[in-house]
Amino acid sequence: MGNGTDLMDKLVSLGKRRGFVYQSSEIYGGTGSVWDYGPLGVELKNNIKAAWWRAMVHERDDIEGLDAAILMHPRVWEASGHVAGFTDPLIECRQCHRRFRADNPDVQGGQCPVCGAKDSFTEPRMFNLMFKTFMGPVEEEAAVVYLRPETAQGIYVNYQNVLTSTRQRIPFGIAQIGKAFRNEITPGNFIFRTREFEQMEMQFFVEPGTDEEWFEYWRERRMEWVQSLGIRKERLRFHEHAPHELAHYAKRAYDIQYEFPFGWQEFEGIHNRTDFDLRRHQEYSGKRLEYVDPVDRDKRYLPYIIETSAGVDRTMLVVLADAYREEVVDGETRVVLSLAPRLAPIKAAVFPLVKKDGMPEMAQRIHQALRAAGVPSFFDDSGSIGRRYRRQDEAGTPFAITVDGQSLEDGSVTVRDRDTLAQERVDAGRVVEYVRERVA
RNA sequence: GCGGGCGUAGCUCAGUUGGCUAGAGCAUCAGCCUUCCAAGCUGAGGGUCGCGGGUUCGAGUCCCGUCGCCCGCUCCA
Repeated sequence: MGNGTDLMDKLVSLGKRRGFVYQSSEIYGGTGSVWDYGPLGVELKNNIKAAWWRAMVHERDDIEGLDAAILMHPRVWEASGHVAGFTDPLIECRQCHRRFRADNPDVQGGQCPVCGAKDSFTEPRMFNLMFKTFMGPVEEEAAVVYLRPETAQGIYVNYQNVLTSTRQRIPFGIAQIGKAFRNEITPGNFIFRTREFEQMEMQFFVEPGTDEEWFEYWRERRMEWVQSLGIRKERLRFHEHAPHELAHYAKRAYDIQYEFPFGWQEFEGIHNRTDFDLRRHQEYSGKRLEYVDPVDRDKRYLPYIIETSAGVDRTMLVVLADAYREEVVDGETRVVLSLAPRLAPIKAAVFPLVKKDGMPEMAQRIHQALRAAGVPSFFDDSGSIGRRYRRQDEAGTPFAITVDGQSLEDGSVTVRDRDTLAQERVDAGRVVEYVRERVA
């Protein structure tokens, strides 16, 4: 156990203490690797998703939003390749990561028929990653459906719908945020690897031949976005998948990794999925999924897909781990969540310096004005002023507005910056605007 | 899945060879005091000691099971 796990312990502890993350079903002893987001956590998570949606959908003309259902036709997962191995024990080649039925005659000699490696197979096992359930009241095989193990397929099966209802042309993309479920063998590291998780992903449809160019384009855009959240650059890097690391559908893949307390790990992937998925869906559904160029109708092709797929929960862990700091102020340790203001759950706290002389009333008026302006605000008059500042530091609140004696005379208040501790005097009539323009 | 460790209040932990109504600090709540960076005063609430079973006159302390968490291995579509 090093400092790394110490920081993870502190994040788990802070998460529970302040209401960011609770363990699921805690009163029953907890449920394995499932977490609930508390009052501050849901705000932070929503803010992360909103920032992503804004960058990927609202600020672009070439990407449309979608919210597909978790339950899909079971054949979708046959086409995607996820069902293979659900019913039969498989072995996997450690070299090329191909999987085969254990009773496949081609592998009986112990040599991988794909890459030729010898004795590289794992023990036979069930790779049943998907959660299985039943549609309708009768539990029978015919009614089996799965909880989606990835959100991407919901986009692929709707690609033609979106194309026709929006009059988009290739190149264009579809973005979606939603839950996915995987029966991970080894979950852990707090909200890093969980069995129920949320993805923010965008599938960008391009003409074959232009895919490498778009792949590079999105790789750069995504890193820029992560950095726009204020994440320290030295803790971010790309990891390109070596040929043997590539998933079955991928031609090229980059992970964006963060240096977590437990090491460098990916929280977003940019993949060139080629036309693998649409080709498979075309084959399994029997429907033609070719794109027909509206200008040159002889130009028909199955689009290549560049995927940017980020874990919401993992991104949140990146944000929390990166924001957490302890500083010594006057011999005391100050715990601060230095969140980007636009991600902070509470944007401003309002305090009367003392509970008398009309200060609480004036502070309340400011608090109500902030709320009316749509700025999440928190009023607190309990305990010393220093204690109230510290409480907000842990919650990541970027601004603290204090009504003091001078406020009653000239109508100004102090605005204290969470990170610098510096205070600025602002006219009470302008303080809502002051905060709002700094948290946008 | 395998091996090891752990599980006492919201948090961090104490609990002697099994023995009185299970404690501390911080946090929370009420009140007081406080005119700018927490832990000043008074008082209060909060734990069937993860859960279930067993041994015992008596179990937080011992045994079994189970759930959960952590570390390592494995795995990671």
